[in-house]
Amino acid sequence: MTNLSIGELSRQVAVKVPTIRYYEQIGLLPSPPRTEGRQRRYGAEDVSRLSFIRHARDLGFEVEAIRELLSLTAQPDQPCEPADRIVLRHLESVERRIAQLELLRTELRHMLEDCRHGPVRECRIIQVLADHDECRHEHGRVS
Amino acid sequence: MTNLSIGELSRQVAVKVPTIRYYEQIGLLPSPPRTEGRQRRYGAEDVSRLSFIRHARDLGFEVEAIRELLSLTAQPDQPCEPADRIVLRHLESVERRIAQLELLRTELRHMLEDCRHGPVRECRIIQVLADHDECRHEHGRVS
DNA sequence: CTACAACCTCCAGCGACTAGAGGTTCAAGA
DNA sequence: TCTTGAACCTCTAGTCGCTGGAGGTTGTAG
Repeated sequence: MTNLSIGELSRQVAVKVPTIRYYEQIGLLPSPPRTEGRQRRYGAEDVSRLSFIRHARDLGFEVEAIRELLSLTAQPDQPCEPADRIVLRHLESVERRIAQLELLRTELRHMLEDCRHGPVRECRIIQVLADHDECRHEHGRVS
Repeated sequence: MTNLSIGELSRQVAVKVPTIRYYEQIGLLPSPPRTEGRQRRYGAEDVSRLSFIRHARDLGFEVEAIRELLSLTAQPDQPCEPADRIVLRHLESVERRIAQLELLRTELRHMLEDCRHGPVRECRIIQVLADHDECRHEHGRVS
């Protein structure tokens, strides 16, 4: 549980070794103590913190949002509204992305339906791309 | 229509000037002729090609896929099945991303519903992140 | 004591742009 | 014809969140 090498921590939390070093570099994880030979040694606290980070990344939170969430956990008496707001903001961005991707899906399906499988010259797919006015919907860039 | 400067082309097609130079650099656009002072001059063919690229990017196609689609337009007698396959592959990836984002949306909504708006100590959002076993679903990384 | 797996640091690369520095050219108005 | 200044040029570096490799060092099991 304590005094884990970086490889052991990596296996426990399912985060790759270079990623752990990267998180330390950008200040998401504290610099752990080292052995005499300068190898990192981690404790239970690091396991929790890295798990938190991993779960948040799995949920698609950006590193900056995770940084804010982590700083909230250090203030357990403060109200949790800031956490609420971070999650809501993320939810809204997920919903925007879903909406955009659904528009995209519709367009791509139409393109495939319209294709008559002849030569490229007659291909609706290519024509739609070449002349965008033929398509059915407007849509913004997908992030 | 012909002999456009890069800025005029940019306005016509709604692609930023540095992006046009970038497309030239990676070989999506051919190197255009230059004035004596080494400024780029574009013709109608470039307008079409860049429009094609922009529409395909708007639909979320990767640059490599666009490269393949462009090379197909140069072979108008060949069958359009390769184009078909590229679009299908892209559609499938869009569908996978939608499915993942929908799982995410569900989880984020649950987190917000569970939050009782007390202090951080009692915040379900923070607890779920700290102890992932409490959450309802498994999900992979979002790309 | 010897192997050798695992560790270390530093740097480069991914994708698709975007921005800035520092210098040159074009074209319109005086 | 000259001047001004917007638009152009090249080159480099930064974005995000890692990931991989080179080349060298350390920890530990046998």
